[in-house]
Amino acid sequence: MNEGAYHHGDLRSALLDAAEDDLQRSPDAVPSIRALASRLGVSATAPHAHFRTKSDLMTALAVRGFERLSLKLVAARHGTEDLAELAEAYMTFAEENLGLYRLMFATGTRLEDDEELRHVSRTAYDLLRKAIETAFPSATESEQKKRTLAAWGVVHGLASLAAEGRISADTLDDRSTRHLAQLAAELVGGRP
Amino acid sequence: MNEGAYHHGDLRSALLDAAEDDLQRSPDAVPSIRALASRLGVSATAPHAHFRTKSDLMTALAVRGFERLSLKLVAARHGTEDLAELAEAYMTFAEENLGLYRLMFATGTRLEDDEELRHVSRTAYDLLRKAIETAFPSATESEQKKRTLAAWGVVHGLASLAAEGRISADTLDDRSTRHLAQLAAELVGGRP
DNA sequence: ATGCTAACTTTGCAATGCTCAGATTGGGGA
DNA sequence: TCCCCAATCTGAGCATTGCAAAGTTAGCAT
Repeated sequence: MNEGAYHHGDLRSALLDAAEDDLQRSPDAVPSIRALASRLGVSATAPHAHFRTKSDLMTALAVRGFERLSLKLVAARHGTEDLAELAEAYMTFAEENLGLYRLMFATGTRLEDDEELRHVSRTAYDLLRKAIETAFPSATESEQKKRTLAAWGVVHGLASLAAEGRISADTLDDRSTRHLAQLAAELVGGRP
Repeated sequence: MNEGAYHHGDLRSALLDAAEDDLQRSPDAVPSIRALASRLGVSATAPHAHFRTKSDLMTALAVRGFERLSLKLVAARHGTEDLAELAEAYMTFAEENLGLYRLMFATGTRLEDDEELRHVSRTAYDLLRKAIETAFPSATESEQKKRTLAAWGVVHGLASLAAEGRISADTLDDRSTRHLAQLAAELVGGRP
C-alpha cells in the first residue's frame, strides 16, 4: 500500500523480499543496498533506518532462510522416518534456494553476533537431532551427538559441493539430489 | 630486489604473497587490490598489469591453496594407510589456512572458468581417490566413486562447519580437529 | 492543535575496482 | 653497441557502493 507515499508502509520486509529475490535470480551476486532501495522507489539511505548495516540485513535474510529450512525439514519428516527423506529435503532446499543457502553458511554470517540467528539455526539442528534419536534410540547420548554431527557434516558437505559445482560428471555417475541424499543417508546409517 | 625501482621485479608473486598474508591475518576480510598495491609501494592500478580483475587474483591464490593442500595430503599419506590420517591432514589444513581454505571453496571461485584451477583441484581429489582405492581394493569402481565422494563430503562438510564456527560446545564434547577427523574416517570406513 | 518520534530525503565522504592514456625501463634484435 | 618496443608501472578519473549526519515529513498520542 501507499505506493508513492513518503512512508513506504513496510520497507523492512519489502527489503528482505527484494533481497531474497535478487539472491534467487542471481545467486552469485551480492545484493546492493542502493540497488534494492532504488528498486523499491526509495532513497539510497532509507534502508539504514531499518538495518544499521548491510550485514544486519543479510543476517535477517539468513534467519529467514533457517526458518524456511526448518519448515521443509519438518514437512519431510511428517510422513516417514527415513533419514534419506530428511537428507533429500535438506539438499533440495540448498538446490532450490542456492543464494539463500550460501548466505546462511557464509563467512560473514556469524552466529555469535546475533541471538535470533543462533536460535533458528539451533532449531534446524535440533530437528536433525530428533531424527537421529528416533532412528537410533538405543545409542548412547555421546553416540547420538556424534552421529548427528556426522549426518549434518555429510549432508552439508555434499550440498555445498553440489551447490558450488564441485561435483563433476566423472566424480559420480548419478549426481541427482536424490542420489546424493541416499548416499548421505547410507553413510549415516552405518554400523552402530 | 629493486626496492624503489620503477619495475618492481616480481610484482605478480609479491601480490599473491601479500594477499595470502592478508587472508591469513584476517580471514574474514576480503583483501583489497588498492591496499595490497599501497602495501607493496606501488600505484593503485599496477596490479591490473598482472591480474586483469580482482577475481583473477583470487583464483590464482586459490590455485596456490590447492597445490599446498595436495602437498599436505601427500605428506600425510607418506607413512600410514590410515584414512583418519588423511582426514586430519585435510582438516588441519583448513584450520591453519582458514582464509585460503574459504577462498578455495568460495562461491566466486569457479572451476569452470579456469583450467589451472580445475587441474589442481582435480589433483587433490585424485589423491583422495587413490587413498580410497587402497583402503577398499575389492570394491567396484562405482562403489569406490561413491565412497570417495562421501569421504570428500564429510571431511569438507565438517571442516567447513568447524571453520565457520558452526559446531558449538554442546554439539560435541570433543571438538578437536583430531576427533572430528576420526569421526569422518569412521563414517567412511563403514560397511562395504 | 501540538508536539514527539519513527521513517525518509539530501548531501556528502571514503573506499574500492577498473579503464584509459601516457611515462618509464630493460632486454632482445639490428 | 644502439635502439626500439613491449611489458610494466603511474596518474587521473569514473562508477559503484556502504554509511554517517542533518534536515524533512507524517502519523499518532496527548
